[in-house]
Amino acid sequence: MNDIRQQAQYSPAGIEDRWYRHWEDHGLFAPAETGDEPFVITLPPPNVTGILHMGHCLGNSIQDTLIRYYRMIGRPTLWVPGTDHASIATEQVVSRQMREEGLDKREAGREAFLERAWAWKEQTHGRITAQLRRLGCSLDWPREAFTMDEARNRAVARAFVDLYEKGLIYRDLYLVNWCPHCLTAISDDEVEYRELDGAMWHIHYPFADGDGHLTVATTRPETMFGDTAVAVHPDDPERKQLIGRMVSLPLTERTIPIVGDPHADPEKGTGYVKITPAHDPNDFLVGQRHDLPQVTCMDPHGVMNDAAGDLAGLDRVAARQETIARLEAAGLLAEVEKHTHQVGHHDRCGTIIEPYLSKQWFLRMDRLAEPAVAAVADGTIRLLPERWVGVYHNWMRNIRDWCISRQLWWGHRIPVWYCRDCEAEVVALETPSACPSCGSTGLAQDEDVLDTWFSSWLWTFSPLGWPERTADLERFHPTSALVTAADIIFFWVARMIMASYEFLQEPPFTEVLFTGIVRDEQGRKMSKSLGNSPDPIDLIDDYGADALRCSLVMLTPTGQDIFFSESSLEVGRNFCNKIFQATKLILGVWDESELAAETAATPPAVGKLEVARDRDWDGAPAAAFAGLWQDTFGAPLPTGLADEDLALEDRWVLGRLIATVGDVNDAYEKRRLNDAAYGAFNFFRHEFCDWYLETIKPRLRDDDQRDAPLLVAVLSLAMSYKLLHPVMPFITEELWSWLPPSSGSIMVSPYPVAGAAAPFAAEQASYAEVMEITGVLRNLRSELNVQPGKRGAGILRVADEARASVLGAVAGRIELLTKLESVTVAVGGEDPQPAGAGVAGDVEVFLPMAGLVDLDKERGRLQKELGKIEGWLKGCRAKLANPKFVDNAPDDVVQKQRDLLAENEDKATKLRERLDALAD
RNA sequence: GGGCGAAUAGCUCAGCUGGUCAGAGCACCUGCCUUACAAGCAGGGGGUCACAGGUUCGAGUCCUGUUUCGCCCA
Repeated sequence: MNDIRQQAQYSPAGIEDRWYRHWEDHGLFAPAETGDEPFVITLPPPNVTGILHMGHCLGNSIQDTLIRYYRMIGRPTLWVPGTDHASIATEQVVSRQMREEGLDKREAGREAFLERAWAWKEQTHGRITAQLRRLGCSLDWPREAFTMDEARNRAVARAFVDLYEKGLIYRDLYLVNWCPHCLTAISDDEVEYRELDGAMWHIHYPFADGDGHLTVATTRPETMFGDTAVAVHPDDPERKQLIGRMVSLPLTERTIPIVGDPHADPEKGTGYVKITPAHDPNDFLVGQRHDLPQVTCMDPHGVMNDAAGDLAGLDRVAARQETIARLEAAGLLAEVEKHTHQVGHHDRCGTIIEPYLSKQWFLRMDRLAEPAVAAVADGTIRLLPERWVGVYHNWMRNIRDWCISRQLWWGHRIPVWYCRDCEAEVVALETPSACPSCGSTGLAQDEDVLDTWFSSWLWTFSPLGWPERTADLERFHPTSALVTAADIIFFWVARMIMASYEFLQEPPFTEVLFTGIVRDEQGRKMSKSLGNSPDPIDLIDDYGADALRCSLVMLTPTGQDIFFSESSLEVGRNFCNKIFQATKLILGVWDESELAAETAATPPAVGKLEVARDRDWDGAPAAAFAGLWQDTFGAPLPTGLADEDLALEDRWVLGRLIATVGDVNDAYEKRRLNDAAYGAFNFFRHEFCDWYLETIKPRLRDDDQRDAPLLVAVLSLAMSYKLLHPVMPFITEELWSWLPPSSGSIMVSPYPVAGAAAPFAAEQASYAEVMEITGVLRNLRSELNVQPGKRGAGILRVADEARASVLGAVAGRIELLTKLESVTVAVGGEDPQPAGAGVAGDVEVFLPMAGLVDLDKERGRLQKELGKIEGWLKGCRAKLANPKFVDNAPDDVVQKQRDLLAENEDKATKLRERLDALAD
C-alpha cells in the first residue's frame, strides 16, 4: 500500500472502490441482529434501464448519510436496494431499439417483445447498481428487489385480487388520458400541463328549426364531429329559453339538442358551449347528466374516423386546419381570437394527450384515502418540509379514482381472465385452468398491464417479503423514513401511505423527507432531453464520490431546490484535500514522536460515544481526555498526561469539538443535513486547522512538549472523521485507517454524541481573546501595508497588572499567529509613536511602524471604525433612555444592553484618544 | 381560476421561539509559494433584508395588502 503521506494532494482514485468492496465483502451493510429499534429505508427504486442522474445522487446521498449516521449511533440499520421496471419508459426504449433494427413491436408479438425487454433489463441492471456502489450507498445488497421479480409479482397480484374482492377495483368505459403516440391510457398524474399559444374559434351553429344561429367558442374545432349537444346555463336569462331546441351541426348531417347545464358559463366565451362527451372531461360529465350519446371521432392514433365524414383519415392537427377552412368557406367561422391555454402533454413522450373513451380498470380511492389523510393530519407520518402537508391534504381531499390499466406489454399483466363462453370475469392469483362459472377452458387473459406505480406503491413492504409474513416484514416494517423528490408526492408517496394502511393497517414510514430538485445554473430542471445534466459517474471520476456527496449535502437547504454547476463540487474536493493535508501533518509528527500506540483487538462497536457526559473535563481534564481516547480507540492513551500538559489551546479545541458534536447531532435529529455537514466542516477547517494546528506547531516541534498537542490533534482528527463519515464515507475510512491507534472500520464504530454542555468555558473566553487580538494585529499589518520582511513588534496596553499577566501568558501565541517579531504587554504609559492602533475589548493594540505610517490613512481608518461604533452607541443609548424599553424588556436583555454599552463606550473612548494623539 | 412557496451582498442561500442578526459560501480586490495544504493562508470592500402599511419599548423575524418570480392543481 502506498503511503499517503507521499502524495502531494488527496486523490480518491483507487481508495473509494477498495473501501466499498471491503465493506460489502465484510457484510457491513447488513442490519445488526440485535439492538435498538431498527432504522429502515427502502430505496426509491430507480428505473432499472436508466442511469443515475443528479437527482438520484442528491436523494441517495441524503439517504446514505442518514443510514450511516444511525448505523454508527447504534441502531440496527437496513437500507433495502431495488429497481423499478418503469413500464412506459422501458417499453419506449425497447420499441425504438426494435424499430432501429427494422422490427415492429406488434408484428414481433408479445412474447418476442418481452424477451427483448428482459434481455435489456438484465443488461442495464448491473449498470445502475454499479453506479449506486460508486456513490458509496451502504445498501444491503442480498435483500435487493426488483418490481417485476417473482416475489414482487406475487405481491402485485395479491394486491390486485384483494382490492378486486373488496369491490374497490372496477372496469368501466371512461374518458381517460390517452397518449396517441404510446397508444396507452395514462393516469392524471402523468399529464404535464404546458402553456401553448392557441386560438379560440367562434363558430356559428345554425338553428335546425328556423332562421339564425348561435355561436360557440372552442379551442378544439376538430372535435366538433363528436359534438352531441350545445349547452347553455339553465339560469342564463338570455339563452335559457333556447333549451330544447335543435341546431344543425355544421359539416355534418346531424342535428343536436341545446341542453341546460351549469357547465356553460354565461360570462365566458359566447355563453354557448359545444358538448363533446367522448373528447373532453367536462363534456363527458355533462353528457352523463343529460344522457347524451358519446361520439368518438378519432381512432387511438389521433386520426379522424368515419364520424368526421370525409375528413376521416386526417390526423387531428391536419383535421383542425381542414375543419377551419371548411367552416370559413361555409361562412360559419365568426371570429378567431388569440388564446393561450394549458394543454396536457404526456410527461414521458411529450405528445398532446387526447381525452379518449375506452375501457379501463380503475381503483376506487376515496376509502383508501381516509386513513392516509388521518395519518398525516395526526402526525403519525411527518412530512418535511412541513409545507407539503397542505399540498398533500389538498390533493387527498379531491382524490379521484386511479386508472391502473395501461395498454402496454412490459409490466404486470392484469390478473383477470375472460371466459369466451359465458363471459364470466375471473380474477385470480394464478392462471386459472377453467372458468369457475361454466367450466370452459376458453379463457383469455386481459391484454393490458398495470401502471408501474401499482407495484411501487407496495414498495415499503413488498421488498420485505409481503404478502408472506416474513421475519423481515415483522422486524423492519413500518420503515423509518422515505427520502424522495416532492414531484412524486401524489404518484407515489400518497399511494404508498394508502397501500400500507390498506394491506398492513399501519403506516409505511414515519417520516418523509422531500429533497429539492437539482437544477442547472439557469434554474432549469436537469433532464435528459435538455442535455443539461452531467453524468454523475464522470463527476465521481473527476472529483470523488465524497466530494460529490459533501457538496450536494452542504449545498442543499432542506427541501429547497439546488442550483448545481460542476464548480460547486470544488467545495467538496477542496475540503477532502484539507482533511488529507491536516492528517498528513499530524502523521508526520507522530512518526517523529516516541509514541507507540496500541490498537484494539476488538474495536469499539457501534453506539453512542459520549464525549461530555460523565467526563470531568473541567475538574480533571487529563483523565477525561484519557477516558475519551480509550473509548474512541478501544486502547489506552500511549503515554500519561498530566492536567498541566493540556494547554489553553488544547482545552479550547476540545471544548469546541465537544460543542460541535452537540450541534451536529442536533442537526441530524432535525434532519438539517446541511447544517450537520457545515457544523463539522466549520469546526475542522476554521477552528481545528486555522487556529489550533497553527497554534500548536511550535509545541509539535519540541520533543518535551509534543505529546499533549499531538494526542489532542489525533483525537480531534478521529472525532472529525467520525462526524463526517456519514457524509464522506470513503476518505474518512481511509484516513481513519492511517491513524496509529485506530483499528476496525469507522463505519461501524461509535458516533460521538454530547449528552452535556461543552466544558472549558474560561478557556473559550481566553482563547477568543487571543483570536480577537490576533485579528486586530493582522488587520493592522495588512492595512498599514507592512511588508512581510519587516516583521514588527506588537504592543498590548492594558490598565493593570492583573490583565497584563493574563495577556503575558498568551502573548507568545499571538506572536506566532500574527508572525510578528514580538508581542509585548504594557501597563499604561504613553502611546507609541508613530504606530497603527486598534482596540480589542479592553486591550489597546499598537503596531509601531517607524516611518511607515501614512497618518491620513490611519486617521481615516480609525475614524471609520469609530463611526461604526458611534452609530451603534447612539441607538443603544436611545433604547436605554426609553423607559418603555427598560420597563418592558426582560431584565437580562436590558442588562446585556448596558454591558454592551459600557464595553463599546470604552472602545470608542480609546479610539477617540488615539485620533486626538494623531491630530498633533 | 384555486392552492403553496420564495423575495436578505454580484451569485446561491443561512438567519429556529421578535432584543450585537445584518451572516456564510462562491465571486471580487489586496498581500503572501510562511517546511500540511495555491484544491492554500491572511486581510478587505460590498446589502434601506422586494414595496406599503400595521402590531410592539423594539421587526429580515409577527399581521395585512401590493408587486415580482417559482411550483402544484383545475
